[in-house]
Amino acid sequence: MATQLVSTSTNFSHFQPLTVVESKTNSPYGLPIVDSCAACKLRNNSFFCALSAESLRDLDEIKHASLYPEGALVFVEGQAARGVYIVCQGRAKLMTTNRDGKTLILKIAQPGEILGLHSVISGKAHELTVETLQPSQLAFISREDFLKFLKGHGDACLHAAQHLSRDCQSAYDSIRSIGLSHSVSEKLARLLLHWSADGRAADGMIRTKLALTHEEIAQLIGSSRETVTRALGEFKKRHVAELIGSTLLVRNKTALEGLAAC
Amino acid sequence: MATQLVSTSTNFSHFQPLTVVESKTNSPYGLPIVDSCAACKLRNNSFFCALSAESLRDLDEIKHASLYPEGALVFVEGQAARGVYIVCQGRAKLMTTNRDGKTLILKIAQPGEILGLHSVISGKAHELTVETLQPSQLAFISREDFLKFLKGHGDACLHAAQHLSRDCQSAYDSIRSIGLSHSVSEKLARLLLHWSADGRAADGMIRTKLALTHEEIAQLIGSSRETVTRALGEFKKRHVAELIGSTLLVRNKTALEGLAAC
DNA sequence: AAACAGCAGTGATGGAGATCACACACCTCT
DNA sequence: AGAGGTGTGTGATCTCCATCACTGCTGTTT
Repeated sequence: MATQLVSTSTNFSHFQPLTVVESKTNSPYGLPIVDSCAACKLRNNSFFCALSAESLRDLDEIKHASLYPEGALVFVEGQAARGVYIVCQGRAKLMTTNRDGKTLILKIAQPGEILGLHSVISGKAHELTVETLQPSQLAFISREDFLKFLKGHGDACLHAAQHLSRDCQSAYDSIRSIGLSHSVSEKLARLLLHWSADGRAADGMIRTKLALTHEEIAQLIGSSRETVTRALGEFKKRHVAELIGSTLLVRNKTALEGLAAC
Repeated sequence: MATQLVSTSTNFSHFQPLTVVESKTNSPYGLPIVDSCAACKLRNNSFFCALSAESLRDLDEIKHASLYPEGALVFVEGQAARGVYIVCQGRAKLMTTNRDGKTLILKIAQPGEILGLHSVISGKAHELTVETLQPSQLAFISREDFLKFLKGHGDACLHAAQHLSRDCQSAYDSIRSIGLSHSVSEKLARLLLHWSADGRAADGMIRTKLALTHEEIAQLIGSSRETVTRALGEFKKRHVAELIGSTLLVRNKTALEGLAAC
């Protein structure tokens, strides 16, 4: 299996990341490189990381790890699906774009998730654009190899189905959030609650790390940047929640829940 | 395999349909009853209908056909997933509801589609409510039987994954439509175009059968009944499209596309 | 027939939020 | 230091659409 370093790609510069440097020992972008799933220290039991030892070994055979800088486009809406990408480290945003440039972020992919699974399985073009939010390591598996792998490994196929069902659920959540709420504050409150779910609590307050701009938050809830700024200002004034640098601080969770429900 | 006739359930009357009458020869609700997938005249090559002969035979063993009247609730949001339902005949709307009663229709399920697949595979409660739009025949398969079936039949598992990926795609379409359009006319135009895709064309116009109220259309695009009425009135005045009884008549497809794009 | 329910058409009104237009704070370059 | 870029804070408008409040129009029930 090869570990590749993908060249820096600023927005929209090029779609197919190309191999630039072979690197097994160095650590560009400050990331530890992981070559083998079986030996991976970062393995969590989410999704594909939790396969049988045998399947994991076979998976190692067909995957190729690549490193991406922040802001790299992994694949783009409308592009034919060459294969799937497993997020080993880092985070990436899945988004879709309008003709007049308005974009909507559907989800922030975390380590362990697969990107491009639906397109590869359905055989259609990508419906989403994926852009890294941090320097990230992704493992690429070509469409043919992956489909062959699924056919040969029943457990992996079920895992894939489970992963897809999760994707469906999160998509339905988005639809409910975007389509069924009256105000922007409501959607924003729901989003902050969702994030604070995996944060650390301390003396009644919850802290969560997240590095997103107001613009990106707006794209997550289908609103405008200014409105998000105003709503966050309101939350801060009322001592409900606050964004300090890149950490979210929830001061009053129940009040936030009240705002999310109404 | 048993064919059951489910009692009439008006909205919200009861959640778990109960067996009322055994009927193999009669045809309640004016539906022809189909007992065996292998002998089914209505079989199309979508999704689960297109399985290998062997899988289809085994599927016949574990499924139970039921008849539902119009407006029957097949399952409800929040309910534990007992199993999946394959739509043999009829149509059903998949919807999600707000706390204050506002509902959003995500999709109209057609024959050949499976309902409740994600919930059964992920093991979580149903995220959607399903209500029949017409007298319908659904084939029920319990969760345990279905999961056992998937594990034993690789082709079926891949089919399930494909079905899920389709669901994802349609969910993403909904998100894009709801979240990224500026006006209601735009969303409505897109919806009408989508419907007219499987309609019959004749002297420049396209006719499609669909029996939905303005209210339901509003719930499909996340708008209000009055606004839909007004937008449709505008389309009619401009000779773009028209709703006559239960048929959609698209007079000027290019104009409609223009409205959908802008 | 009368009474009723469900649906469609229409006007008036209010408000939430998109949009435009700034000012300001903070980076990183040269 | 200055210049440029990126992200944030705020005010002023303006428009679209949800909502309310009717009037009809069907078909069904009694």
